[in-house]
Amino acid sequence: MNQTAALKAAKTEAAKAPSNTQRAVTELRDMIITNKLPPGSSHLESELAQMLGMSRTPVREAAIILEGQGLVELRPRRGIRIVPIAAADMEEIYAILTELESLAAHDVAYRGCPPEDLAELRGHIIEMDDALDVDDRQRWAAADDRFHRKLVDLAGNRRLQTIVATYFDQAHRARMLTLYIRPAPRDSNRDHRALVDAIERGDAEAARRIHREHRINAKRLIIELIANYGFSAV
Amino acid sequence: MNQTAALKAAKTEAAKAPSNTQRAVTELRDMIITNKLPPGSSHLESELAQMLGMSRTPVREAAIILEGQGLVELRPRRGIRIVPIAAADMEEIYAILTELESLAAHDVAYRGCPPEDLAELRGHIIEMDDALDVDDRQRWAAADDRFHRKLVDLAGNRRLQTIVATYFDQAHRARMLTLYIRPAPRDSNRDHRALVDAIERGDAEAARRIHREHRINAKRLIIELIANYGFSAV
DNA sequence: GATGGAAATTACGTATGCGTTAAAATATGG
DNA sequence: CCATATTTTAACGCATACGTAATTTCCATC
Repeated sequence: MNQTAALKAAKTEAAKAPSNTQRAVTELRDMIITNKLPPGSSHLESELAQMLGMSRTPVREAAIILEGQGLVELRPRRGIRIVPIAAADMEEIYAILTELESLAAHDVAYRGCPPEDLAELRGHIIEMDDALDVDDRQRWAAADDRFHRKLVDLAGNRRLQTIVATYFDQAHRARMLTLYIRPAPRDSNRDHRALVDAIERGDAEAARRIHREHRINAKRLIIELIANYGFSAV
Repeated sequence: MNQTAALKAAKTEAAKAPSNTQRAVTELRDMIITNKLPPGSSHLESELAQMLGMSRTPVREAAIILEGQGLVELRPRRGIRIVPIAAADMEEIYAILTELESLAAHDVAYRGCPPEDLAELRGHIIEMDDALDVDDRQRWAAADDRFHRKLVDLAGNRRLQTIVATYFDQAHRARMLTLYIRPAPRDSNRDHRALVDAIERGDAEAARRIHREHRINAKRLIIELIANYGFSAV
């Protein structure tokens, strides 16, 4: 095995050097969903290029991708705008997430779910409980994210995963903003347990209904918080 | 008013000169959803650039956008691949459309719908009937498209419109392929009338249920056709 | 003929350059 | 002092150039 081959093998394991465009997408998205790039702010392509240490080309391509995911808005000559978080947007996003995650819940229950996956779901719930016990909300939110993602993954619909991931990212920003002003999300964990139980006994309609109600409540809460605390006008 | 200003005014009315990127998106999408670019075929950036009379840059940007819409796949050094139509994909797409259009139907009925919009919906149904009377399936399909789009537009959820439009485009390709081998879609028109009636009397749950069933039937039909006639392996 | 490796090809990823034109700044007239 | 016309500025859209790395071609060897 020559050196090139060795390098190639190493890279195959180490995820083979992402392109600048891909790097730009990842880094920008992280900065957006953690609100490091403030909602509503604008940034010239050249600024971002300099910040990321690359030329405008990959930044433009990344911006196009992120625009497709609803995280930025390309406004010629006025910069790349980080789309602001408004209550009205959360209405739209949660309506979609409610519907699609409930579909996922239904399908998982309907098709059945291997024990190890059920165990993983329960594991995330336990992690959420533990996190709440020490009031570590970041950890709770991370485990909640994983639970929702796992649920959708189990439905086995690739496109569903993509859409939900996209809108989950958008909702993420609002959830991070409201994480510390919301009441402790004990109800949430209760709902999740009920959902997993329904999945386990293969009750597809119950799974759909439970998760739908969970989502509707989550929506109501976050809309109230956003509306009252007025993160909207950025 | 000098000549430049006159030109500018003319352009403002005439949709102000789309960018090459935008033009590439539109033209490529048209060619894809009408199957002029065969599902499964691959095309180098330079080929498409030459075909569209522009450089690679805007073609690349268009390809990125179309990839976000699930119409192409970017495979470095192997060209831009027109994603093939497989029965499994239609399963995914119709599952999503079923869910989101039903949500739209519910919301429209729930929020109420001005008479002129109801009239427009009914107009599309009449057009579909007329088209079927003379067995003009292209015209039927076009009116059906407009009906579905209008329904979703009335729900007033911008993101919902985007998603449904995206997946509708993907489904469009399969529908065009199967248009002439399917039985005459009389049932479809009947379902649509029932839906509009439910919307008119504000029965949100009925609207959701009627449209969901409509979609489930449409899904079953198209999956059968695709599976039996084997458009899948391209 | 099959196999493996070196050389050639070439498509892409990205940097760069430039003309266009929108936006900002400035000047002009009311 | 405000509104409109003019100049200036500079961000973007796109073309182009080029190095890199993947693919293909071509050989040598079995």
